[in-house]
Amino acid sequence: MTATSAEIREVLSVGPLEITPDEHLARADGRALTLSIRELHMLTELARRADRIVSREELFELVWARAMRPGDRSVDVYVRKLRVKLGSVMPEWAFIHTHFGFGYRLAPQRKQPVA
Amino acid sequence: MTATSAEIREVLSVGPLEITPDEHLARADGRALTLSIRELHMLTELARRADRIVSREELFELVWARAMRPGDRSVDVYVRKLRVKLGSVMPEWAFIHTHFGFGYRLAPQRKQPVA
DNA sequence: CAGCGCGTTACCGAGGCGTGAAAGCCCTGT
DNA sequence: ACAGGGCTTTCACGCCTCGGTAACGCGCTG
Repeated sequence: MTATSAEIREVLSVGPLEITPDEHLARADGRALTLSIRELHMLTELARRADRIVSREELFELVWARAMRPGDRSVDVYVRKLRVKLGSVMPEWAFIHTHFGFGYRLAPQRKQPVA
Repeated sequence: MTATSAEIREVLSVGPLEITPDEHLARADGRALTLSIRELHMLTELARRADRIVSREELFELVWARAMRPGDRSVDVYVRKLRVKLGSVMPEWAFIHTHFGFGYRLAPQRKQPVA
């Protein structure tokens, strides 16, 4: 399950996304994304739970490894940062979906027919 | 019956619908629906009684966890909201059927041959 | 045809969420 | 040690969604 040192590399494939956490690298449609540590970590945790709803609290604890203080908006901010970077590379796709009152869900899907 | 922590997840399958209450998620034909908490709750309770008629009062008490005041139209409104969202994803199907004077019944069925 | 049940839309208050930017922190190279 | 820049965190503003209610009109029932 978890990668052992540098031997077994975990590779997450979610639609046009390919994430290799052990290499601190994420690709969208083959092109490497420039993500910070936090951004990559959050994207990784979302990818591990692709197509499932992850609550703010759970997502925060996964990425920050501590309990989320009430009112903390860090998750929102980083979700946006990911949306911006993903959107700049693949504008026709929506990746992170908001589920009002519940949390977020990673699921690549086209916004509109490619015209 | 109830799910134990994150182990046993209740999954309701009704025709092309698949509802996972513990994940706050409902899928139609595989595609995730964007439902609010009330909408999801109502759909869940209807799914648990699929193909059976559920009275307004019973449905209200299941979802709102209190007695329905006479004249309350909340159930109607939310039935419509579900119909709209379900219809936008699967227009060729009818899901929630009205039983005049009795209540509602969830039963997926095609409206017309798929042409 | 008379009455009531139901479909549908509109409206409002409350709160969640998107967004931009400031401020603080850490890490780097010099 | 110092200066610079990127990353992280926090804050504030405003929009949007949701829940709940009311109102109107059609359709069904008897």
